Amino acid sequence: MANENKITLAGLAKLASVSTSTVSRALNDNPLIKKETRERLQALAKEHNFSLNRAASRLRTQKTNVVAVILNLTDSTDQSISDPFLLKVVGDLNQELNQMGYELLLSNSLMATEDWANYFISSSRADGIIVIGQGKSTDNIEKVANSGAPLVVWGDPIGLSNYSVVGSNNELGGYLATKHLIEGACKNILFLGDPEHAEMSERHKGYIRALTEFNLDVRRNLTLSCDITSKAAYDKIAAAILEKGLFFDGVVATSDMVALGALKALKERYIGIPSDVGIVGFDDIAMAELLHPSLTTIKQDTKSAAKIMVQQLVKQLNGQAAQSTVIDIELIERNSSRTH
Amino acid sequence: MANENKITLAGLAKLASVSTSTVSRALNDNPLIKKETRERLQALAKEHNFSLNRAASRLRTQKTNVVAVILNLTDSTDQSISDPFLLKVVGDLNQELNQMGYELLLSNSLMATEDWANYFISSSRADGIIVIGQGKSTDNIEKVANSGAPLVVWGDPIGLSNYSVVGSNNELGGYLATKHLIEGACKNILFLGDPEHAEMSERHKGYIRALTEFNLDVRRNLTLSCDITSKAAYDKIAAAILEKGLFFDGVVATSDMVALGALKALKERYIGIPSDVGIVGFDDIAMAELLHPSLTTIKQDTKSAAKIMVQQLVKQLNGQAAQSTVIDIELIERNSSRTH
DNA sequence: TTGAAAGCGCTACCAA
DNA sequence: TTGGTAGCGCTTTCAA
Repeated sequence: MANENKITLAGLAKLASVSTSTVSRALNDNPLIKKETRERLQALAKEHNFSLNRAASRLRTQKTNVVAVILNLTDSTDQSISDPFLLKVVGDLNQELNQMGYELLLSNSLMATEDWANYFISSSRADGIIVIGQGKSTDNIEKVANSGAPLVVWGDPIGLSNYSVVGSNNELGGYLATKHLIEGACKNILFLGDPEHAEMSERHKGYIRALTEFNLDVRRNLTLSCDITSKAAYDKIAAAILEKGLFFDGVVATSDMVALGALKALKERYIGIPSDVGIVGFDDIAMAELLHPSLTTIKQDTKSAAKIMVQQLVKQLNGQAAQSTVIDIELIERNSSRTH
Repeated sequence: MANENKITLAGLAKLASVSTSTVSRALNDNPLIKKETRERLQALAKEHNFSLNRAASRLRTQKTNVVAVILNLTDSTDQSISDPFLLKVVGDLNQELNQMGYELLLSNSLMATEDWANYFISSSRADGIIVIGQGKSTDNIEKVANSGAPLVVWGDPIGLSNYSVVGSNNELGGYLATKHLIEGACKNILFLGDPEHAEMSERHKGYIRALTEFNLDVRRNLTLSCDITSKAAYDKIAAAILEKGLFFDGVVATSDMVALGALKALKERYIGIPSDVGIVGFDDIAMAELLHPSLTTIKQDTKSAAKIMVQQLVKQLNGQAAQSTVIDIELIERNSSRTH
């Protein structure tokens, strides 16, 4: 079925009685080659099922047309690997990279080496790196940045960094979520999430800003630190209620998955949503509108984010400087919170 | 910050006053080289931040150590791209591939070319291909199989195929889901899903088998054909009820996301779950146990599946034949169905 | 508009 | 246990 020996560019050249230069140019659509010749050779290549050997052309051109995408996981729990939001970002990046002629090499921070620039760039595995999530420590990311490798990070674009960060306006998101609950007459609003995380800490700042602005007592700290998984949120809420009763009437969750965990813990205790407790999530994953009650949340526009991340990376691949970019967020009002 | 010119293996050899052969062997941990020499050279490489150029070694060895993973999407809706189950499979494959020394090149079926073997294998982009999902047509997959390229497919392992398929026992899953509802006293059980899909059609067979076995009337066909997305399921259920009222008391959903859409449509109409209608999903995505009520479902063991898929692929990469494998499934009883 | 030829950086055969 | 060296398949400079 398969042809005997894989044909090479040289073989194709012989078949067509032209030089390898000509075939190479023709297959790369180089306008130097007469259009007829180009088309003839392209047809011949297709006929013989020939594809350029990328290993060879990468070696020769010193360019891979591959981008490494690193899921920067905080811990190794299954849950965080499969957060639909992160995976959605990967999917959108894949689309966008393909469109720009790049392939996506998927990786995660649990890999053996910590020297990402060396592993991916020096070794010619990829031309650039996109890191999804700043995690709790940005050491590895900074190492890449210092190496000068093309790099874009999905994270918090507000804080200072010497590399290009694309991310939502997390502070504003936290603020809007909290304000929305306050305007729905919530008085004791819980912040549920991990303030050590760069992005989450910004959301927390927004939460504090809203409380302050509306003269709610900030000192009674209703911040419940918890990992960014549904399970952790579920456990935290359950434990908190067991210990202190229902001491809150609103929850600002740091992600939709966290909100989901909280929602379950509350519903199991027959606490009315939103009548007793209003909840706002963050991300707007597909599931948010399908929950019952549907989840009010802060939507992150992953499509635009992916487009901009790729743009910023391509800029660097072309030797230009890249900036950090703030992506607009939007409050999506649904049924898990009272309207005002 | 970065060293002037990127150092090569030859440069390193000169520095160490040994031959390039020795350095190459040392860095590849070849036991031919004396242990001391090996360690000395590895240390030197680390010190100079040297990584082997993969483009070069791939060209030389004709091996990439890369596996292309193709998400075989049925349509281009955002929803199906972001089905948490598919993405979970990708995540598990990534872990497993890394462990075996392979990298994961992520792709999807929306790419320009349809000749996957040519694009990935002939071009030396990857050594093998894993396709996630058989979709409605297996034409592209069969083309790869016929080319002789190493290939493993996540799909329905029961039906005949001339390539290695790894997948759950879908027929049994459909059967168990249906039986469970029947034993919970459901009399009119809806099958919600797309029977054109290879995997879904097996689940449908299991559904029919259970109905038959328990003497329920199979002729009154309660199969509601619907795309594998929450949105589609939601719309279908809503439309069906509008037209015919609540003519069913059980739903076998073809995936958890489909179950989620059905759940929402029912709850919005104040239909009790499981008192009025019992629901069983398929997949056991993370969210299933966090829904309210938590979702009874057929668990697919993606961890084992990923391990076996990689094993079967590696077999082929080593020139051995690979088989299809059936992964065990398990009914996870939760609160969306009545217990018996 | 096309061709000749050098060489990208590595590996593995053969020799020592 | 180590070294010399050919060559993987392509691109691109220089020449025609």
